[in-house]
Amino acid sequence: MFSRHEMSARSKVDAPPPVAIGTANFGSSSFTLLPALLGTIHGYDKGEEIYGDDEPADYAYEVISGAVRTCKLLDDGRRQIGAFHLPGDIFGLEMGSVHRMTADAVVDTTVRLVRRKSLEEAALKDIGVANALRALALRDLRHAEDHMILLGRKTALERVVTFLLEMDRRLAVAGMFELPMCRRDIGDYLGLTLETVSRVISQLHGKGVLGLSNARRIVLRNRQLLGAMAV
Amino acid sequence: MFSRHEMSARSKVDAPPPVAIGTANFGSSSFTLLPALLGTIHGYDKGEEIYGDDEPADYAYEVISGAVRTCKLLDDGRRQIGAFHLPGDIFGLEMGSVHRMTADAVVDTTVRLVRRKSLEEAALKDIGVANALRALALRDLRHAEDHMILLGRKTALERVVTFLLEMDRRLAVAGMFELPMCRRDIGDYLGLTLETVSRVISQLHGKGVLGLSNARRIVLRNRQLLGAMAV
DNA sequence: CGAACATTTGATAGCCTTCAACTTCGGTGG
DNA sequence: CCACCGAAGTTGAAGGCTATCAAATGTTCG
Repeated sequence: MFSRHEMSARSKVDAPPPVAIGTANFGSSSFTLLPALLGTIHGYDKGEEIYGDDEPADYAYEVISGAVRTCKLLDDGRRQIGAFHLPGDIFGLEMGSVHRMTADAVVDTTVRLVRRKSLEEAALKDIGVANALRALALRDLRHAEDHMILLGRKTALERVVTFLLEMDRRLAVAGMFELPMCRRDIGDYLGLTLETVSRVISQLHGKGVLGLSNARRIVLRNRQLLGAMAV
Repeated sequence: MFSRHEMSARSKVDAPPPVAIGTANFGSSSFTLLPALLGTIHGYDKGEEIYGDDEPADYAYEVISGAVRTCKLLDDGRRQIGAFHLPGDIFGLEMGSVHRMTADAVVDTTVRLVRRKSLEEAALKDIGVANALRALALRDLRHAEDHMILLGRKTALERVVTFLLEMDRRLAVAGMFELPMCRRDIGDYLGLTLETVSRVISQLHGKGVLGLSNARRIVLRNRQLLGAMAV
């Protein structure tokens, strides 16, 4: 299931040990989300679908290693990636009984599954669980709100820079990070084509604000300037 | 505070009586959100700010009459409207202690305020409140996810049609509705300019799929066709 | 009635997409 | 170990969709 290359990629993003499912921040206090609900470990190959649009939402997922994209698709194939889920992130929680996005593995990925029914039952008995689940929903909502202004109002340059700063914040180790996703995924996340993403990254590389040891391995050389470019 | 024109506009959207703050759907069951927490009524003039970005999030709001837009702004004035809130909608609930968007009245608007502290205290004691708040967050998240694919991947025509169908669903009375917001607001909601919005609406009107008794008062003449156009 | 705002419509420009070719990289097999 | 192959990435040229700039018309309200 795991090639040597993917293993080495995963060991990078694993560096900060995954947050245990069961903790979530809400305001200033912290709740125990899933005491004793450890869930099942499962692996997915690169590109494999974890769940599809309109499928029953029977599980929630915590990324242990790897990366997951959640997307919406239009009939003609246009795709919008709503979020990338990295180790420690929880995804798949829904309001209704079916998933409203598809989720698939960006690279070989290990997740922990928790039965939705268990979660809902816990949320009806344990107020800490209910509020922790609320915090997770609010965190996703906050991300979506930030992403809407990117998609609606930012230029290609601003989008890419915003993306690079997000990835830097989320997976940089020793000031460097390795992207698990390809240019097409980045484009579908940012509402751009893969070519435009490539051009902007090349342009940033040419200006020296960006170091590239290869297309996926990036070091930001001037975060302050990049922060200003992200608007 | 209320002009005659705005009053008549409000009486239109009021037609379905506002849902009492205190009810929210989650899955198949319904919870009492705020038993005995009635809140304070307050009015805002058209264009008036209800709260600003980074201001303390001391209240949550239910729209009683009128309409509210919640927006994010970039430094150079670019604006993205994340949502329009119509009678019965609840907005202003945040994860942290400050608001992360601005909210202002699209037209003269009446809201019910509930102290955030009361809500959080209730959420720590009453599991129904906690889960109802979660349902509200998940509903907003679902809307944001739907809106992301619109902003990232739909054409101008598809965006406007999607918007018209959303407004038809939310405020049509007798197959007709009156928009509370101007073309610029629609543009800032759809990631377009006001001119593009105007052009697309004119085009739809010219084709006869749309009736316009005036610029704001619209009747959809072929919802099936429009649904196909929205992708 | 007049001023301010809102909407429509036209002409032009520009950003990003599309289409295409080429290059690079990683993995496999001889 | 190296050549080959496909996937991923880069780069160029042309075109299209939407933005921008501009002006006219319509609407509201003091």
